[in-house]
Amino acid sequence: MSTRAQTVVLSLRDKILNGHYAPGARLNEIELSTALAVSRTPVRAALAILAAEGLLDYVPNSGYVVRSYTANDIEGVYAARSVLEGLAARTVAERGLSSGARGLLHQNLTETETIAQRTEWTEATHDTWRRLNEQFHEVIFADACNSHLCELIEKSRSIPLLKMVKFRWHDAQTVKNSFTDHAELFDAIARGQSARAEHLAREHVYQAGRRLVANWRKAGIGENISPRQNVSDAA
Amino acid sequence: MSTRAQTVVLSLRDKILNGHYAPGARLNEIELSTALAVSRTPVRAALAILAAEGLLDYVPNSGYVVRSYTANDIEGVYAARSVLEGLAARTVAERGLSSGARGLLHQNLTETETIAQRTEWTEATHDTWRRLNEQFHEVIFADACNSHLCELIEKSRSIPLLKMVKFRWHDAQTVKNSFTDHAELFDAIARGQSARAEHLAREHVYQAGRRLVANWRKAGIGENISPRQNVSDAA
DNA sequence: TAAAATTAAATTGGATACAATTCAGGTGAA
DNA sequence: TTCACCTGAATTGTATCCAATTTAATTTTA
Repeated sequence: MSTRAQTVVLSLRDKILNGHYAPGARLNEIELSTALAVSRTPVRAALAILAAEGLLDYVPNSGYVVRSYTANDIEGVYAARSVLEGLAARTVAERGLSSGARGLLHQNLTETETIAQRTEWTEATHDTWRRLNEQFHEVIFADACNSHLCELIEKSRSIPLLKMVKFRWHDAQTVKNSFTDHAELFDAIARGQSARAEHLAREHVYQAGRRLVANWRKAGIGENISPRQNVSDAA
Repeated sequence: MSTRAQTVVLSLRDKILNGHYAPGARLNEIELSTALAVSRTPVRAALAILAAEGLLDYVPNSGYVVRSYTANDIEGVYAARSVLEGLAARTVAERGLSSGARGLLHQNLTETETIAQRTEWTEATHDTWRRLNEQFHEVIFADACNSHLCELIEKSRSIPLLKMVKFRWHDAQTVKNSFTDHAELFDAIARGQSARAEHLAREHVYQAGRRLVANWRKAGIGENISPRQNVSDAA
């Protein structure tokens, strides 16, 4: 990593997305600078950047707090993401899948199918499935060759706690359905069926979002944020 | 404006979007700080923020340059924007238009129709039409009540030079077509015809994008960026 | 001459000192 | 008690100084 500010950005972004700092938690410049063993300067730069990215809320002369999302917010995020990934799928179907992407997706589907047939669900299995699921989507929207579209999708995936939801919620049947969705989407893209690909991608993301929103609401994430909660309390 | 850094952000963002700093222009911290009569500190904060927003490219230990977009990039931006505004239109059609938005759109259409019938096209008329066009779209996507969606659309509208294209390209017929599109879209939304609203919005934005891309390409914007071009040369 | 190495100027990155604002606690009066 | 006001500690905003890196010009060498 080149500059200290960038190092701090990576560190803080990771901690925010993974819930190490809870939504609503206040980020104190001095605490962070001592904890990360740098001066306030790179910390301040990092906080400004993360606020510009939308991960933090900023109030002048007051400070930065981790942005919190209600279940309704998450619903909106997934509504947007579904049409964006739909566009990506359609684009790839129209332009034609690159050979590299085709290979990655084929490999991905093979591994996912193996996972989907498991009966035992350890934590490690879960992480593997998560990784495969993310990769499948990433390969597709990257192959659309639309950098702006990629940025928008990335922004829609970079929401505090979004990657952290406990996946005991995903039972075996859900995983099997997800695999079927992926397989059908791959088929549509590979055949150049752009309208079908767009529809399948939209629906797939929409369904995933609906499940996530239900659990977000059940867990009560993003509500009852106590005012001026400090970093120290957020662990 | 509360802090100097925020003032600088507003000033620079405006200048970048309006082409006062050309794409590829290098932004020198010292030049800017003397020109804006502040120290380097708020300037550096502003540059970091604008880079995080995607308006600047940043190279560690080298500096910030205004991000440049090729015609293909713009094509991608509008492809994304069309599905996003399509989603917004569908959402508003489903949720129902708020009375405030309905009034604003009605007023907007009335004024736009007046403009569309003009035969004389002064610069002032053009600015008015621009403003009305922007407002029409803003009212719709704001009424979708999806803050994340709004952020994504705003990001897609915040592209250097995008608002600056000379509109002599837009002849009278184009303006009339645009008015018809808006009127039909309003009709679909008001009637709650969500699928039709989405389709119309997507197509309307797509068409606008296609015209813009053609002119972007014709004008050769975003190409032949000279290396290490400085701010002073960019006026 | 052309290419490589060197040196100096310019620019960015980081740390620190100071100013300005906010926030919490306490004091006093109604 | 309760509200208003005041005071001081804590935190953020800004300026400046110094270090590190890059860039360009210059010199050296083949």
